[in-house]
Amino acid sequence: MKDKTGEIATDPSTEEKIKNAARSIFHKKGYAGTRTRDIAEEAGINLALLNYYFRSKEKLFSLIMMETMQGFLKSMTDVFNEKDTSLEEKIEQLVSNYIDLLTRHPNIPIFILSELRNNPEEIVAKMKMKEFLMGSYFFQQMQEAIQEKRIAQIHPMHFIMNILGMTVFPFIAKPMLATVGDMAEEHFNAMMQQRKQLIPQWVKSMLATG
Amino acid sequence: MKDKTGEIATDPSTEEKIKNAARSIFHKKGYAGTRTRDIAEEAGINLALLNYYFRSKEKLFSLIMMETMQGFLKSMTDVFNEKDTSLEEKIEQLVSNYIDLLTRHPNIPIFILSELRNNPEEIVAKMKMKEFLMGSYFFQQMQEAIQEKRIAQIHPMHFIMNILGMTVFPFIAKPMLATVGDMAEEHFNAMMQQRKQLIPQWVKSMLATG
DNA sequence: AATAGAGTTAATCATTTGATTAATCCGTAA
DNA sequence: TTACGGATTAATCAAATGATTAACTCTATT
Repeated sequence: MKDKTGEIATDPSTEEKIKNAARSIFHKKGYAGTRTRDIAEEAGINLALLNYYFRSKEKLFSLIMMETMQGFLKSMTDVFNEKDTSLEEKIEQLVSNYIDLLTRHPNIPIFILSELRNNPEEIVAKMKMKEFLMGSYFFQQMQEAIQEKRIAQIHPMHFIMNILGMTVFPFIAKPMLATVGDMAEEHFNAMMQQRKQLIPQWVKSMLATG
Repeated sequence: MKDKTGEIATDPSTEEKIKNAARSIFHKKGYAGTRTRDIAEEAGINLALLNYYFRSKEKLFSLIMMETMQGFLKSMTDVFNEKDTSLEEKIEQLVSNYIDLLTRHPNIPIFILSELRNNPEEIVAKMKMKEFLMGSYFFQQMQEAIQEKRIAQIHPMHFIMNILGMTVFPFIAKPMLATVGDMAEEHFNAMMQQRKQLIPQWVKSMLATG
């Protein structure tokens, strides 16, 4: 069934072509807004092949959703359980990772969050996000810093909201901000690069506030 | 055609019932995810009436979209051109207005932003968002403060991203954050109420950073 | 060369869904 | 009372859409 060419650069297998097309269109238009015919056309394959390889639109979508969320969480995973970095260093890396990822794939956040509003618990649970975040070394470091009064006495979730809000929100709101702010793609991206430096500074000044 | 009862509290007109149902469902499921039959059912009316009053799904959607965006922008409009308030006071009011609005209608941000990704320029242009924001007294105050070096020498758009990011993002990411952080609705809302105080403080400490 | 089986295609099916139609209901004005 | 017209409904239409089928192609194995 599958075309397992684990070899040198070759044409993507049919399965890969379908997945790539599906990823691209699902990310742009969401589940309900995507027609399987569009995926087939973009992949350059016959519509029946989509069902031949993936059984149904929904199965294909679930696959893309899971892969997308894993990719999105990887930027956190990679950072949060590193033992040898300080809280400040983790924040820097997290922000930097996300800005790089979202500059390449700006549709991911709206895709995830707008699909999540339909079936929240199931997907989130499957990703074991709670266990991951609350059990991370980052979270532990943060709670220690709070207890030792090295940072403001505020629920850690507030800071997580702030870091993600300042980092991710601009990409979500890009269609609006770009028009409002008269920003071309390049200008927007340049601004996001600046924010790699700025956000950690801001967060630091915030953590001190109390 | 219309039922113009400008009088005392009465049953909503059929037109209103349809609009209310449409608003609720469009906000939750988006344009593509909404079926006109669902709107009719929720409104308790015959499907044909929807087209009788609003011609088409798309016309009805455009109406809801425009009203929603106007409502969303009103929280800004009300604040940004007030002559007698300082920059700090404006930020406080803006944050407070948005947290109140989004606590009542948490679906609005994802709705607007996920629909905006499909037809960005048209809608945004029609709302004259650029003219509004860039021409606002708030923006002018901010530029003055920068020139007089009372706040950090950074593009004002960065701060707008931060204020909106910290205020709006938690509502967008609520399905994820609530699960991750083990938060019930009440707990989440209480946290948002705290943020009415916290965000202006944080922004202040940010504005000083430079 | 013959065969088997995965890969691929055009055609078709069944359901969903936005929209329309024709008939009926109902309040109001002549 | 009647007649008009807006409001409402059940039935239906036509297009879109997810999925399946049956035939055909191509490659590899014997």
